[in-house]
Amino acid sequence: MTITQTEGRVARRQRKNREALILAGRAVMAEKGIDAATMLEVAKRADVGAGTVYSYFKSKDDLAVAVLERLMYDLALKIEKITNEFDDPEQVYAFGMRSVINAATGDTTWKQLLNRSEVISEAIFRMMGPFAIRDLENATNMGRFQVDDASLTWRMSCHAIVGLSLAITRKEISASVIEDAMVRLLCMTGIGEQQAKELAARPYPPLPVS
Amino acid sequence: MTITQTEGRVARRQRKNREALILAGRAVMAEKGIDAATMLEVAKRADVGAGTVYSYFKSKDDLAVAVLERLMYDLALKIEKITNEFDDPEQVYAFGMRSVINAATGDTTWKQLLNRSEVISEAIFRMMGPFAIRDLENATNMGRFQVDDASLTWRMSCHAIVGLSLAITRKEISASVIEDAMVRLLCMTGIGEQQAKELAARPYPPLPVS
DNA sequence: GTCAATTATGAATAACATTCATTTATTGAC
DNA sequence: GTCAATAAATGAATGTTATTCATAATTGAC
Repeated sequence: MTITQTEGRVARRQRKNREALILAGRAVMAEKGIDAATMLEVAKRADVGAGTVYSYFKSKDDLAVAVLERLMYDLALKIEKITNEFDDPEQVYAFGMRSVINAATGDTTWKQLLNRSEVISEAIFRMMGPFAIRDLENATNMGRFQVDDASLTWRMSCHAIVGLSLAITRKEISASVIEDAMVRLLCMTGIGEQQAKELAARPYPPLPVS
Repeated sequence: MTITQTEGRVARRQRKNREALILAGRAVMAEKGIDAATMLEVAKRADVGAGTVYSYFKSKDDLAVAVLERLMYDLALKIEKITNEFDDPEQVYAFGMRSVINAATGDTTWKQLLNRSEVISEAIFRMMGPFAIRDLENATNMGRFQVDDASLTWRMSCHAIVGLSLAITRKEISASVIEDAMVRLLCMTGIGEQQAKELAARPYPPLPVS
């Protein structure tokens, strides 16, 4: 996976501030959530003027999408590092799913960013092209689905996980159902309940710390 | 299913305005979406002062939840009318799922209310108690799950459908996948892919018009 | 150094959600 | 019917904040 890097002065200058803004946005949003985070504080944190944020991001939502996309991207990198050693596509898929569940239900920064469906949907969309799809293609065989189906299933699963996470955060349901939730989500791929349970029960290596 | 009706002067007066506000909120939000809808316009539409809205709803989000809850409730009533004639719990579940998918992906009012995960989550939560759970309990047998599991699965499915709907609205995926999405969601219950496909393919009666 | 193009700035704007002191309506007791 | 008490409704005022835009600073090419 490579990031397209436009060369030249403009791009280099932009990339620097863009990075700082994404990090600042992540920090502020992690502390207060998307809604309570103000663009002014993000700007301050990144050491730029208020208006500068808007030369990099169309709107606050656009910034939030970039932040969430970055979270996903970082997680995807970590996952990839490990799953490269797997050769079983089912295990890859299951491990990816578990990692997403863990992040969404356990990590404060993630949880703070899960209250806007549109932001989530857009972030997933942006991730689909460069990265996620490829691994999903490999995992496609497990349910004998087409590629479109795999990305659809993955996308629906992510939104389902958001619902799971919100319910747990609000103590509407107990965190003990996470294990079971994973089984259900694996069932979505079309493998049977038995296999889903086995996949969910397998131990997986811990993610590398960034 | 019965709605608790508190008697007396207060409740009676309140119910009138509350109803008007929910309807007004639904109208305005259907036209502009939650974000662009203003509390002032909702108040005007309901023929009350700006402050009055806040004696019925804690916040704009709270109003949005009430509106979405009402949408769900109305749909649930329609579904119940038909499914009373079914005796096969699997069919009940499948029909309910298809109805929710149709609403979320096809109805403008619904689509406008699906951009805030927290609102959706809270609305689902409020619906769970009085109504949905009971039918889900009946449907529980199909996958040999416990009640908690059934409500968990249902909740995750609803959020998944939101993701589906958003992606279709943004033209990120084609509406032709809806059929397939339903199969995947049915798979979540633990029935096999075969049975899920059969259930999804069955013709169902149209919902009664309100 | 000069220049044109690009980027950064932050004060100003406009839009709303929300509050609250005040007014109005409703109630049951007498 | 009158009245005091209570509940509701009101809408102008407040405060916050996303966003804009005229101006200033910075850049690399020459």
